[in-house]
This record gives sequence, structure tokens and C-alpha cells, in this order.
Amino acid sequence: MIKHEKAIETLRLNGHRLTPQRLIVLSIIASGEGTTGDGHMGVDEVFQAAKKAYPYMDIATVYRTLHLFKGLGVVTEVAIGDRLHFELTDPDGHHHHMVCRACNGAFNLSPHYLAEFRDTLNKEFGFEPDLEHFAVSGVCAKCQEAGVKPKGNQE
Amino acid sequence: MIKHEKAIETLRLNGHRLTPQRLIVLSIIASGEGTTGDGHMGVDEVFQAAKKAYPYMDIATVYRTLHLFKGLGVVTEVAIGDRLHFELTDPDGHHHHMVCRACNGAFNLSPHYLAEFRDTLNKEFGFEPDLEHFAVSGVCAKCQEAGVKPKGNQE
DNA sequence: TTAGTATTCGCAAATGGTTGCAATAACTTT
DNA sequence: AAAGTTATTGCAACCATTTGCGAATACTAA
Repeated sequence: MIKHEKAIETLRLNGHRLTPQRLIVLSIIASGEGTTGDGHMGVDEVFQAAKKAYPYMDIATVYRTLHLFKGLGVVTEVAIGDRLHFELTDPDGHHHHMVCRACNGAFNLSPHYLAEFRDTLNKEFGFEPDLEHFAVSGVCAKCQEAGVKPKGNQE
Repeated sequence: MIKHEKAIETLRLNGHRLTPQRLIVLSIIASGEGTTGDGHMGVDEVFQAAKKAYPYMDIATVYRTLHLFKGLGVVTEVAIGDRLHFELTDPDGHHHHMVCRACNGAFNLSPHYLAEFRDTLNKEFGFEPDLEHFAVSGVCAKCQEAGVKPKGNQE
């Protein structure tokens, strides 16, 4: 797995130490699909898997590691129903997410759809939006159809 | 203040009880500019002010009340540097926010800039985004100029 | 290969925010 | 005006996440 190696290289190049905890978290995120099967894992999922590999693993270390990876661009954070989820950063072009408030499903959104928006904000206000890791909340087509009652009252 | 009356009417019409706690929170939000002076208040600001008016006030009640108001559209929630802030909903057309990750400033964004984006998501994916209370994180013009180091590493 | 040192870890305590529950109080009905 | 019903409250416990701190450890230089 090349992603792995590259991530490790990134760590070393930035002067971060190569600890077993970090390698474990990395390999879990890299290999793991999570229970949802859509490519990202909840923090607790990562933690549980990590404890299996290394029983002294602490939840604080998991959070710290994930944030480090996020800062290095190795991993992408997605907020799903106010829990944090993480996935390996898509190497061939970032994608964004649409997160359904009814079913908590996360759907990929190509950056192309945001490019215009960014341009406008730049030109109009000189504001540089964080769209690298961007998620829009809403209700997906399936749940609209099914008339599923979303959790967050949005009226 | 007409806003006040209207909000109270909204409460009654939806079958919610008119408790002193709710009236206090409402008047604080309605009158308060907060320490930032940009129209929205942090939860703790609201809580402190509310305790002055009614010493038994509980933080849980403040949260519950603010969420109720939010659900009724009376109040708008803005996440600023991962703290929740609230403001009276702008009666003549919603506005959205650009929140600067460096200085935590919040700038209004007219809905017009999001209309296209919503249309695209609708047509392309059938996804209905929650753009009523929408905030884009980023770095504002002033902070970019000043080269202020933002807190969240976004690389 | 070992000794030095700065980073990282595990732990425990704190954070902002939410929730369950029994007691209270706002509205309804009479 | 009083009694009944149900929403709402205050409290305390809880949640996910963050942080301070001393002990442990990955790297560096010898």
C-alpha cells in the first residue's frame, strides 16, 4: 500500500516521531471501511480497533493522532450527526461531503461544485473559505422521498 | 420592540408555555449585542446575563431554550470557533455567515450567494442542503493581509 | 551502543454541550 | 378560583472531545 508509505514519509519529513500508536491508527484508517462501509470511521471505531492491536491505547492519543494526521493532510475529517469521522484523504483530488441529517449517510461531492462559490467569496469579500474539508448538511433524495423525519428541526 | 412580541406569539401558537426563563432568554438575545458587538452572543454570555435576572437559571435551560427558539426560527445559531453563538433571526431575509478561523470574526453573507449552489445540489443529486443557518469557515481579508496564523491547521 | 533531550504518551481532570428524572409550574377545564 | 394535566425546570450524571502533567520513549549525537 503506497498510501501508507507516503503518509509515513509525510510524518518523518515534518519532524514527527514514528510511534507504534501512530502507525496503528494509520493502518486502521487506511484499511478500515468502518461499519458504515462508506470509507470513513467514527473515532470510537478507530479506538476499539486500536486497543485490539495495542491494549494500552488511550482515546486521547487517538484524537491527538487523528488531528495530527488531519493537519498533515493525511486524513480528512467529516462531521456526521455531530460525531467526528475520519477517512484517508483522497489522493487524486479532494472530494467533499453531503451529509444527510435523516439517515446520517455521507455522499461524495466533487470539488467542481464548490469552485464557483469559492471564486465569488474571494472576489466579492476577499474571504478565503476552507473548502478542503467541506461538508454540507441536508436531507438526501432517498430520505426526502421516504418522508423520514430528520432529527434536527430545521424549520 | 415588535420582534419580541412576534417571537412570543410564535411560542404560544406552537403550544409552548410562556415561562419566565424563556422570556428572559428571549429579551437577552433581543437586546444583547454581546461582547463582540456583531449581533450574536455566546451561550455563556446569555447564561450569565440570565442568572442576573433570575438566579436559579440553569445552563441546561439556556441550551434547551435556545434550541427551541432555533427550531421555531426565532433565533439563528452560528458556530464560531467551535462555540455556539446565537442571534435574533434577521426578519427581512436570512443572512448567512463567513466565520474567520484566525480572528473569529463573523461576517454576514447574503443568501443570494448560496442560491446557485443549492440549485446545483438539488438538480444534480436531489440533495436538499440546510442553508438556512449556514456558516462557511475560512480566513477573512484582514487576517490574510496581516498574515495572522489561524488556529486550525488547514494545509 | 549508550546517554541526552524533546516529543509523545497515558492518565485524570476539565471542557462545552446533552439528557434522564423527579419536582415544579403554566395552562386548561371546571 | 381551584384542581388536574402535561410541559418545563433544576439538578446531577453523562457524552464526546480537549488539555495539563509527569512518566515513558523515539530519535539524535557521541
